[in-house]
Amino acid sequence: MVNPARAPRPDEATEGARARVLRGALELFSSKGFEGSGLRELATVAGVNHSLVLYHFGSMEGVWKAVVGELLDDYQRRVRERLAGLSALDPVTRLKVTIEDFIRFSMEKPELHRIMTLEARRRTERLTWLVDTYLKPMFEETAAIIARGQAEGTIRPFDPALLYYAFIGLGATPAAFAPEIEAVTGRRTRNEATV
Amino acid sequence: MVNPARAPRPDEATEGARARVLRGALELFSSKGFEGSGLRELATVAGVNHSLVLYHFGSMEGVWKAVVGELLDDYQRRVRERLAGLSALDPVTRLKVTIEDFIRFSMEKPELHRIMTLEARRRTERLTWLVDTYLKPMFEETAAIIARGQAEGTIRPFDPALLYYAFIGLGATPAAFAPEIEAVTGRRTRNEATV
DNA sequence: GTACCTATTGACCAAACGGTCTAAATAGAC
DNA sequence: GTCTATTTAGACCGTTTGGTCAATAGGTAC
Repeated sequence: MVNPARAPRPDEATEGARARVLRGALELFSSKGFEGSGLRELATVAGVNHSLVLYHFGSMEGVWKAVVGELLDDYQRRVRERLAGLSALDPVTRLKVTIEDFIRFSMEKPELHRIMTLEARRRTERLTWLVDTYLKPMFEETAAIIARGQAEGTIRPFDPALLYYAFIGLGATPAAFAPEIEAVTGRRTRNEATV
Repeated sequence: MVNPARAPRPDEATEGARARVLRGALELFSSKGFEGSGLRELATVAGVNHSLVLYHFGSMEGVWKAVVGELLDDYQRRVRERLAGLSALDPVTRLKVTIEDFIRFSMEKPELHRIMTLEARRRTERLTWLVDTYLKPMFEETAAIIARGQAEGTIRPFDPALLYYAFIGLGATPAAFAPEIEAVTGRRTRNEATV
């Protein structure tokens, strides 16, 4: 009754409400997980009425999918653009580039990896959605490169699935723990060196 | 009305209800975190009425503290016993033994490490309890060994806190990811080799 | 037998949850 | 001026949450 509604909030008006919700959700989901994050809590950290969250995203699941989806869309677009320019090259180089991009992205957005490790522990509808719409396609593209290299004899004959898993584990884990490692050593290691 | 209460449950009677709750809680907490685990859900997986959980542990927080407390008590007792028999030896050996025990314990109880990484993301009452009653004392004992070795010149002059953190990260992370790594490689590496 | 203690239960409670819905206000597009 | 999209406010709902409580059953001690 004191403060009537107004469309463009006077304070923090620079960033759209929708974007603020996404930003808050990334922070919340990566630190407390999906179940630990409340709708009204998210609304509060985004400086927004709880109804507005539902208005933009329909449900908490909608928010989650929007957060994860936006990041993964970004990553997918990046990898595909990069590989498109390299389509003529040999599978080994293409695989190296893929791995390098993956590591670089993991270091840029450590929250994504945290969310996914948080989510991977249980088979939820969210997980199957993640797998079906993102992980499986991404895996298949990479597996195809590996298979081509193996047919040529330039990549060692391992199960592509295991290889894929191996470099996800090896590549992303250090990135996820970067804050801790960074606190211990001087600075973060350049990703070129890591590759 | 059909099945009246009885003190020693006829089925699964071998294990006490309290122990069954602790076992279920370790599993739940390590996979879903504290906030993700419901009181009634825990009661169900333990095959017990939800009120009984409260009877034995007072609250969900009580369950959590009992779970991690039991494991850490175990670990502390073990380390202290081992070091007591080695009190005459030099700091370097004592530090090596401490690290070795830590790694061995991390591999035996990967759930503990998972619970702690899950918990470390936010400053809760639970976290400060953990730090004050377990982590800080344990750290100080180890830091004392390091400081002694540094005074003798047998351990390089690093900040003991950073060194401590470093071998926690390096020692426990592989153990926590053991299931995944194990799935990729043939078998788990012997901890002797890791040391 | 009865008193007592521990283990166990189911009914109950207030609060919080995600979600629906309506009313109203604002800004911009046409 | 009207229309539409965005935003706030808040009442409301059914469900689930952690937690309390009185009752009771079983075993033990006397």
